[in-house]
Amino acid sequence: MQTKTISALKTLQHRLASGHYQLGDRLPSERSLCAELGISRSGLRKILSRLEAEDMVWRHVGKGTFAGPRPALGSESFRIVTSKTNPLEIMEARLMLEPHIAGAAAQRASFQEIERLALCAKRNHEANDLETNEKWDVLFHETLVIATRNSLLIALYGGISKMRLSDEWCLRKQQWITPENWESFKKQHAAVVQAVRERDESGAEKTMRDHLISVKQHIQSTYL
Amino acid sequence: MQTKTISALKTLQHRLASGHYQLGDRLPSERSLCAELGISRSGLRKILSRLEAEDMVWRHVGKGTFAGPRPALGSESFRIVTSKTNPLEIMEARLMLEPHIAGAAAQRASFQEIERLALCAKRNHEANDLETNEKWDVLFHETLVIATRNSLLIALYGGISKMRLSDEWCLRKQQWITPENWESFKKQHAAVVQAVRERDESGAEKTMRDHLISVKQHIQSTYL
DNA sequence: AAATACACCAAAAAAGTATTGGTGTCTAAT
DNA sequence: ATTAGACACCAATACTTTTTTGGTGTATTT
Repeated sequence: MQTKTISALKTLQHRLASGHYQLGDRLPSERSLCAELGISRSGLRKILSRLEAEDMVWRHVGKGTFAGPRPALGSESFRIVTSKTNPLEIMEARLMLEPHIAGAAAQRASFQEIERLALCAKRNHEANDLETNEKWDVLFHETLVIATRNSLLIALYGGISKMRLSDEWCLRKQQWITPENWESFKKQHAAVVQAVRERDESGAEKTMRDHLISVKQHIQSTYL
Repeated sequence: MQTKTISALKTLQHRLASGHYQLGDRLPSERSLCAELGISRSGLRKILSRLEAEDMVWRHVGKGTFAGPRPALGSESFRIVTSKTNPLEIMEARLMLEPHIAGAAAQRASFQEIERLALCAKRNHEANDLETNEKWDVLFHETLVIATRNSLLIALYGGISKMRLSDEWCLRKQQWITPENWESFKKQHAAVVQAVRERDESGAEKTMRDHLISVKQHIQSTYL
């Protein structure tokens, strides 16, 4: 490297370290930066590539160059997440959310929603094929989250529901679903409905957790 | 109603029932529909209002008129949710997710991520104005969720983060933030970092829950 | 050789245009 | 006096165009 490019590198490193460019800030465009620093664009790009490799900056076509490590958040739409996630991740997220959701629903569900829960559970284990079974199961859990009256939770859970209707999920489900656990799921759903009907918050939370743990274990067994 | 408008109503009803306009289809715009049916726009709008009340169609400015009932879940983008939700809903959702997230992060965070956590906490209570304070706080919690290595959780939490950068949230925060609880938050953040550093899963979970409950209580106090 | 200048590309944002349903006002008809 | 129609205007959304951005290759210069 030349002395000029080296000094430009040091200038940028200093700006990043000192907070002149704060974490998440957008740096000037390459074309204006190289003019400001008095070096060529190709030279600047070598510097930026190095800084990017060190996680000091991250870049994206059309967006620009930003201080700090590449964010994995918000930039990704659900469409992209679908390809990255897997059933175990989904179950981890559901285990975090749904027991609490069931608890809140037990307190706030309307009579109509409780009846709808019971209907979904009924249709679910009446189903003959896997597709309609999953459809009613998803609707069961969606009804539950709607009953929480929390619009943010409803929106968040919408993301999970989409995952569960993806091909990957359905393929997996074919592998672990059996007549025996089909029966046990039926009982678990009924237990949740019963707890919600009795306004038993902790009961709803527990039965839901048991149900999800049971599902998770069956999924894990297919990965062995 | 006039005979013309009545016959137009029947025409539309027939088209909806027969499947000429299938469920979810977009109907022609009002301006072209009223021309086609030979009635005035005001007349057509009365018909459409009636059909909408009967859940035969649903309408939205800028989009158009669609056959069938208005879709409820998943169709709503986060921008719409922003206007519907409120700080208490956000805190309810965070209380469901984040303690578990902290626990998972304690197990899986890289050394680099732990250092970033500490940095965010430091910058957070060094901040002079509310905006940069919130920025570092959001980044703190985002780093935590990234450390879980669960791409679905990361995507879901992105929704919460967006809410926290909305105007409504910042206005509210101005009301309940004081030098005293600013200090206590500082200690709580430090406790979370410490627990994660020691790989103390249940400790991270508990300290995070304590922190969020504390925040929630301060928010609730402003609603009284 | 290595750094530079240059031209071009595709991704993304930003800006501008067009269309949509929503609303009110005024007129004419009955 | 009430009602239907014509019209103008609005805000939300979609669609189109332009501009900017990082990415890439190729001569040219040094």
